[in-house]
Amino acid sequence: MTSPIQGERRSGFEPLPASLFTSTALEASPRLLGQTLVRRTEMGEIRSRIIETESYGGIEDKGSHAYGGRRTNRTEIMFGPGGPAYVYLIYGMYHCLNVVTGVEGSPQAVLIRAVEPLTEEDERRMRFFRKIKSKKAADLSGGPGKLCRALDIDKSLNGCRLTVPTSALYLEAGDDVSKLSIVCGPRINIDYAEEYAAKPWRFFIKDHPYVSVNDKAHPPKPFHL
DNA sequence: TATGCGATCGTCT
DNA sequence: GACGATCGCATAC
Repeated sequence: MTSPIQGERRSGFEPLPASLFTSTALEASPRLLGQTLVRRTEMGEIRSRIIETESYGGIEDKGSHAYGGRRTNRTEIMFGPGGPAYVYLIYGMYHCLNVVTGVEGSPQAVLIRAVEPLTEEDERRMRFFRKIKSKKAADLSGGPGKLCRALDIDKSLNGCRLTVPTSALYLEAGDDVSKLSIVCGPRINIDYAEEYAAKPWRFFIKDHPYVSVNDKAHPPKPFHL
C-alpha cells in the first residue's frame, strides 16, 4: 500500500522556487528564461521552453497597463499576489500571456514573448494550432501573439494558476538559468512609454532562433543575474 | 531583407 | 470614439 516514494513529488513535477513568484517582475523576468511552460490541450500536453520575456513592473512604469495605479477589471489580476496568468487581447485579434509576480497591491507582470517546443511532438501540436506554412522557428512561436496561437491560449486562461500542475497552463523548473547566455535590451512596441521605453527590460537567450525581434538600432547587451 | 499598412475589437476615457 | 505589450501580407529593391 504505502509506496516508498510516497511523500515525494509525483510524476516528476519540479516546481519553480516560490520566491520567483513573489519577487518583482524585473527580478523574475530573466529567471523565467529556460523554464518550462506546460499547456494541456485537447490535442495533448505541449511543453515549451521560455526564450524571451519582458518586465512590466509597478505603477511608475509607463509601459505597464497598471501605470499610475490604473486598477480596472482587466488589470485587477496584476494587483493580486504572484502566481496567476494575466492574458489579454491586443489589437483586437491577438492574445498576450503574462506571469503575474510580486506581492498583494504591487502590480507586476512578465510578458512571455517567445517559447520553443521541447520535442518534435510538442512542435507538431503547436503547428496544429498555429496553422502556418513557414518552417522558420520564430514564425511558430517567436512573438507574444504567435505563442498564444501556438499554445491555444486565450482569455479563458486569464487568472489560471501557473504554480500548480493541475492547471491547463503551468510552469515547471527547466534549465539552470545561471548557465544560460542572457542578453537584455529595450522592450518592443512601447514608444508611448516615454522615458520608460528605453529601459532594458527585455530579456532573451542570446542568438536563439526563436527570438521575436532583432533590433539593429539597439543591439542587446550581456546580462548577468 | 526591409518597410508599410490593414485587420479587428475589448478596454478605457 | 480612440487606441493598442501584434501579425501577416504586399510591395519594393
